[in-house]
Amino acid sequence: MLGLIERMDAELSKAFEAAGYDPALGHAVVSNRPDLCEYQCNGAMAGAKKYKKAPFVIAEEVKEKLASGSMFDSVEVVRPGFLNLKVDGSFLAAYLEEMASDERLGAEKTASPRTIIMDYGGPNVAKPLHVGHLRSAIIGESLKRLGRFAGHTVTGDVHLGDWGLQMGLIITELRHRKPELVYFDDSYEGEYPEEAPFTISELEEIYPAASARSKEDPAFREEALRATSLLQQGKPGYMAIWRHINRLSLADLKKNYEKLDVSFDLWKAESDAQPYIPEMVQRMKDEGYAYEDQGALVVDVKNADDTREIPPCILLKSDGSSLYTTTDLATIVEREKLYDPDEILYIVDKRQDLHFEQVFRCARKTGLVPDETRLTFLGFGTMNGKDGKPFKTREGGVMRLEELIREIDEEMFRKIVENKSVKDKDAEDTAAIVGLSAIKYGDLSNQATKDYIFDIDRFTSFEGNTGPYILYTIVRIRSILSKAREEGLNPGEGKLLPPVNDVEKALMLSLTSFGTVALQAFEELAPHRLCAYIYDVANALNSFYHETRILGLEDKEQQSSLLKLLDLTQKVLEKSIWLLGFSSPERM
RNA sequence: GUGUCUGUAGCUCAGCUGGAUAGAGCAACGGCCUUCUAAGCCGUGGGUCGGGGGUUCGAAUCCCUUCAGGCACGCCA
Repeated sequence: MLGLIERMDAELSKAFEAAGYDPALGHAVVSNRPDLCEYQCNGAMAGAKKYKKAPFVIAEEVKEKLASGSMFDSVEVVRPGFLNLKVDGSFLAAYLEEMASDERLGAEKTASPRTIIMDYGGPNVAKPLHVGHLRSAIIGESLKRLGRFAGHTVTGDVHLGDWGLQMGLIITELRHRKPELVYFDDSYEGEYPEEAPFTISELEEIYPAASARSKEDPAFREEALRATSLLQQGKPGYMAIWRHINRLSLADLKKNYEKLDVSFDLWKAESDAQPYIPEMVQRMKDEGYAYEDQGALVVDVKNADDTREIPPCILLKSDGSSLYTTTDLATIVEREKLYDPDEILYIVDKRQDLHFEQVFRCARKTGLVPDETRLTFLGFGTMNGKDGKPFKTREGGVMRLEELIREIDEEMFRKIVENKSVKDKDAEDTAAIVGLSAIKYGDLSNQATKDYIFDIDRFTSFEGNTGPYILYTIVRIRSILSKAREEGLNPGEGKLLPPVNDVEKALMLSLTSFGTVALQAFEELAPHRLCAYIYDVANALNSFYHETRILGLEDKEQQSSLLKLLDLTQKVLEKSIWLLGFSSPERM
């Protein structure tokens, strides 16, 4: 169904046209002066220059043509040339009635659905998930849901990092510690053991140790680079270790992502691109794109109109091994072959923007993707601590994701028990649900592209623009609706009546924007728009809730109308938080 | 150095495809619970939108310039 604003636009456009002006001027926006009107149209002022006429006159003429419509309660022309609009109550009630009976709550699907691959620029295997992985997972999950809701075909690929130097480092470290293992015996021809020679926690210790060592010891680093190269060439012993690492890590990663309620359709990794690399490289050489420079094989990607120096894409290092540019390019080849996407959307730390600029240019220049395929980079900002520096543990180390979630859940549990609205046995589950909303809403309510300050105290607060506040609002509605059901009432039924006061009307108006906002949030890759929206709705609901007694109401028609309004509000909020990636508890 | 992003209330952030008096929350202060969850609601105070210039009837928003900070800049990812 068409949104409320779109319907206004249609009326306004007709009026502008009837008055002899460009119909495109007929566009309404939510008023920035709620004391004066609900919606406003600034088209008369925009058209003033074009028609060399006072905006006030244009607005008056348009108003004349508009008068007969039934959707506006009032139309006023003010000072320079604003058209101030108020929506008719009966029209509004009918609109919400239609919205309530629509499964999609009035949200249209996109007119041009796309097949989209989402790349989460995944975590490295062998490293525990830390807070740095939080944003990609949270933003990505929300965009995936928003994209699908908008009608696109979205496939999420975690795209694990498993083919680079980090593997060589682990292998080399292991070789130093346990040279006797069969993996390092080049004459060994038997089967490699089923079981890994290390546990996941040992693995998590090995990588940082190796990484630190490689920084101090150039010879060690050389060895690791060599090992990486051999792995990429398929050396059996190294491949066996690589498989161990992958298996252990994957299980651990899946467990962690599950806790975040984040899922991926594909658990692909850099190594999956390996089969496509030789042919891709050969073709780039044959077609003259790739040439040797300082021993490495590179492709130039600079343009004449660049304002800065864009370094060439390194396809192969001087030792012949590939690096992340190579696998990212080869992954594009694979995706083209398997999925033929209209768009590949990368949700990656914004510090990688130059890398993706290079990859995108190279992919276009060498014809890896058709011209019309979109390559989109959504670079998200850093999650900082209260001091404005990258988020660390109290000891100054990297905060593991598990640790962060546990800390939040404990804080939530403490608050819930304190309030003792929930029985102890449920309190832990509730704490986990509310805790997740605190983390996700705290992240998503900020613009994705900006750095933000992760403040546990603020995010877990029930006051203000937080996840818990939104959930509290939903729980309040749920509580009143379930009491109504106990009294034999049926909140979903009934007929919506025109609003009887300002707070009720404000709530009703806020609900009408759901579809527009949800779709816009995806098109702009901006979940924070949806957060801002539900915060508005929650505020409107709480004001309304405070002003209006419902269960004790004498007028049963009025009562059932209000119950239906509550029911619709709950649906809008529930749908919205689902699109953001979290859910609400029964009680809190 | 080059490029890029950011700078809005004490703090954390919206608003940036130009519109009316720049909005929230937190913090501060003052009200409202024998009635559907007060984890709520209502109100008060708090701003040279980093500075300067320009475009425009109109600029936080667009352009130029300048200051401050973050980040990136060929064989790590």
